[in-house]
Amino acid sequence: MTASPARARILETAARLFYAEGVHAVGIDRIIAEAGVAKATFYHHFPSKDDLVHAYMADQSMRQRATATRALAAEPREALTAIFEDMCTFGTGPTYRGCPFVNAAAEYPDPAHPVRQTIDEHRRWARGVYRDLLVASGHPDPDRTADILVLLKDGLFVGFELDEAPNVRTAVRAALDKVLAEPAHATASGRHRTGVR
Amino acid sequence: MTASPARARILETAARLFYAEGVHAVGIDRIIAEAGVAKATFYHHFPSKDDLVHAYMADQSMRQRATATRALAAEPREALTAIFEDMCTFGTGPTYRGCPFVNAAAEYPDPAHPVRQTIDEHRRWARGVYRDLLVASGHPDPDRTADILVLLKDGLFVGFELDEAPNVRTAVRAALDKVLAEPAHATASGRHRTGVR
Amino acid sequence: MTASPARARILETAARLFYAEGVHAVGIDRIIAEAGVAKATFYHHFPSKDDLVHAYMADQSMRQRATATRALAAEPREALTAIFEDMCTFGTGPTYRGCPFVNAAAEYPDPAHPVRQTIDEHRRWARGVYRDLLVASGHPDPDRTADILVLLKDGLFVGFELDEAPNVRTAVRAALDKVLAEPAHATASGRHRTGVR
Amino acid sequence: MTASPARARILETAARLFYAEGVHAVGIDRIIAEAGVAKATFYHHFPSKDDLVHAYMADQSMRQRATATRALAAEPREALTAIFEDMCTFGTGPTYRGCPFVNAAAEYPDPAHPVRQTIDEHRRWARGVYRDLLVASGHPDPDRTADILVLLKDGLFVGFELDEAPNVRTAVRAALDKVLAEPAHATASGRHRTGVR
DNA sequence: ACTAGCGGGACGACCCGTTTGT
DNA sequence: ACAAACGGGTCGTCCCGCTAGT
Repeated sequence: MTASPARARILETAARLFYAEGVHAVGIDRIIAEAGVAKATFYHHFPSKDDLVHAYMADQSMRQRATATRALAAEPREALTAIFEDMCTFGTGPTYRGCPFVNAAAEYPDPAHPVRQTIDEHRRWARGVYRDLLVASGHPDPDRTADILVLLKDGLFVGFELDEAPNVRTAVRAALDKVLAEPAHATASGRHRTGVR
Repeated sequence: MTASPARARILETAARLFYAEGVHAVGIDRIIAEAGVAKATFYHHFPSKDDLVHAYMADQSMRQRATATRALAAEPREALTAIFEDMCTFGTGPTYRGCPFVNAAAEYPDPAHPVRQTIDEHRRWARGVYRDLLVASGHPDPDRTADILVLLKDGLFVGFELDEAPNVRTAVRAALDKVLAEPAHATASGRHRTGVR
Repeated sequence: MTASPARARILETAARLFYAEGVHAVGIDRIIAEAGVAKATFYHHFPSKDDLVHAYMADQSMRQRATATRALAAEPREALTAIFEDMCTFGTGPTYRGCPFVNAAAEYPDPAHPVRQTIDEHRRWARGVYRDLLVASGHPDPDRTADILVLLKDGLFVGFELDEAPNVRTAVRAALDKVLAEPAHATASGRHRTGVR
Repeated sequence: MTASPARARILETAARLFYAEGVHAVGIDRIIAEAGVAKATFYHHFPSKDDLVHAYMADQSMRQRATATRALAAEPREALTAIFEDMCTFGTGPTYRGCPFVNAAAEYPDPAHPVRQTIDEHRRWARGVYRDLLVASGHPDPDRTADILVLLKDGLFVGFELDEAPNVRTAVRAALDKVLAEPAHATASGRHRTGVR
C-alpha cells in the first residue's frame, strides 16, 4: 500500500527531527537532505509541510496505540500500571523531549487545525483506554478517574522533560497509587501490590 | 528603573503574541509594528530576539509569583486550594493557550539555553511554594507531595488547553482532595472540608 | 503519421491549458496529469516543453488555416467577410481568451525564438490570404489594404478579450465596410451586400 | 508622499523588465538586484509581486495619460492624428515590445484580477479620449468610431511588435484617414447601409 | 531617546523542467 | 505507466544592522 521506501524514510526523518527540535524549527530542506530524497519526491508524497506534520502526528498516535495494545494483555489493574511505567521508561530515555502531541499543540495554536484535531483524537483514545481499564477493574468512578489519569499522564510527560527524572518517577507511582486506591471505607479486597514492576 | 514606556509596550506586545501564537511564529517586525516603536528602539532595549524571549519568560514568572503571593495570605491549606483554583480560573479564560513555560520549552529544545534556565528557575520556585505550604500545613510528606502537585499543575495546564474545561476542573478538584487527604490513620487535626468552593 | 493517441491527447490538453492560462503558467506535470499519460511518454513525443509549445503554435495555425479554407469556397468578397465573421463568432465563445499567437508572443520576447518564427509564418499566411482575396475581388490596392485588414484582425482579437463583445462586433463590421469600400471615383462593380450573415 | 527613492527605483526597474521580458519571466530577486534595494525594502513598499504588477500597470496608464494630455492641446482632429502618430513613433522605438496592457492581460487570464481591472479602466479612458475628440471635431458617429479607433490602436500595437514597422505605419495612416473621413456629403458613392444587423 | 526607512543575506515552503530506473 | 532523483528557481519572511532626521 503505502510501502514506499522513500516515503517511509521521509516520515521517519521528520518524526525524529520534529520531535527533537520542534516543527517550525525544522525546514523541508533539512528533512529531504537527511532522508536522502529529492525535493520532488518529497512533495509527491506530502503535498505540503502541514501534510507531513499531520502524518507525523498520526504516526506517533499509531505507535503509542501499538505499545498500549501490548500492555492491554495483562489484567486491567496491572495494565494501567504497566502503561504508566512504560511512559516513565520512555521519559527517562536519552532522546526524550516531552509529549509530541503537547509540543505540537504549542506550535499550532488554532484548535481547528487538522494537526490539532489529530491530537484531540489521540487524547480521546488515551482517555478511553484508561476508562475502559477502570471499568474492567471494577472502579466505582471510572469517568472522573480517567480524567485524573489524563492529568497525571500529561504531568509526567512535562515533568520528565523539565524536572529531575527520579523524583518524577517516584511521584508518578505515588500519585497512581492514590488515584487507584479504593475510597477509604471500601477496602475489602486487600490490594497487596507493594511496588510496580 | 526599567520604566521606559517603549520597553514596556514592547514587552507587553511580545508577551501577548508569543503566548497566543508561539515564539517562532511571531517575528520582530510584527512586534515592533503592533507596539508602535521603531526598530532601533527595539534593539536598544533588547539586543536580540532571544533577549526578548528571555524577558518574556521572566515577566511571566514575576506575574505568577505576584498572583501566588496574594493567595499566600490565607492559611496554608486554603492557600494551596486557592492557588489551584486560580489556575483553573485562568485555564478557562478566553485567551488561555496553555502554560507559557511548557509552550516555550517546546520551542527551545536545548536545556542549556537561557530561556530554559529561566523556566527551570520558575518551576523550582513553584515546587518550593507547594512544599512550604505543605510543611506549614503539617503534611507528613511535603517533598513527594509537592512533586505530585507539580504533576497536577502541569496536567491541568495541558488539560485546559486540549480537553473540555469543566471535566478538567472537576478532575483537578478531586485529584487535589486525594493528594491533600491525610493518610488514613493520622487524622489528628480533622480537616473536614469536603469540597472546595 | 503522427497518429499516436497519446501524442494527440497531450497536444490537445496543452493547447487547452496554454490558451486558457498562458504558457509559463502551465507546468508539464499538470499537462501529463490531465492528459493521462506518463512522463516518459510525454518526453518521448516532445523532447522539451519548448517543442510542445512550438507544436501548439503549429497546431493552432493549422486549425485556423483549415477554417479559412472552408470560407475560401465563396466569392472573394464574401470570403473576406465570412472570415471576419468567423473570428467574431470565435471571439464571443465562452472559452475565448484572445489571439493565441499574440498571447504567446507576449510570453516569448525574443523574435528569433522558434515560437516567434512560427507566429511570423502564420501572420504572413494570414496577410497572404487577405491579399489574395483582395486581388481576386479586384481591389485596387490589395497590399496596403491587406495590411489594414491585419490591423483590424489583431484589433478585434484584443477587443473581444478586453472590451464588450457586442460593441466590438459592431465596430468590426463597420470598419470592414469602410476598408473594403471602393475609393470614391472607382465604383465600377456595384457591391450589393446588404448585411452580413 | 510616495516620494521614496527606493520605491521609485523598484517601480522603474520593474517596469523596464516586465515590459521587456514579461511579468512571469522576471523574478523578484532580479528586480531587487537591478534596483539595488534590499528584499525587505521591496516587500515594505510592495507586499506582494501582484501589488508591484498592479503598480506597474497603474504607472503605465498614468504615463500614457500624461502623453495624451500634451497632444490634447491641439485641435480635436489634429490631436487624434497626433495621438496615433505618437503611438507609431513609440512602436518603432528600439525597446518596443507591444502594448504593456495587452501583454499583461495575456499573462493574467482572470478578468476579475486587480491587474485586469486596471487594464479595463485604462481602456475605458482611452476610448473616452477618442470619443471626446470625435465629438469635439463634430463627427456624426463618435461612439462607434471611437470603438473603431480602439480596434486600430490595438492592431497597431500588435503590428509594430510582430510585423514590419514601415508597412504598419503606412497602413495605420491610411486606416485613420478612412475612419476619420467625413461621411456622405463629401463622397460620391453613397453609403447605403445605415446599420449593420 | 525615539522614529522612519533601507540594506543585507540567509532561509522559509514550494514548483520547475528533465532524466533515469523499473 | 509510475516512482524517484536532481538541481535550480519561485515568492516571501526571517533577524539584524545602519543612517538620517527630529
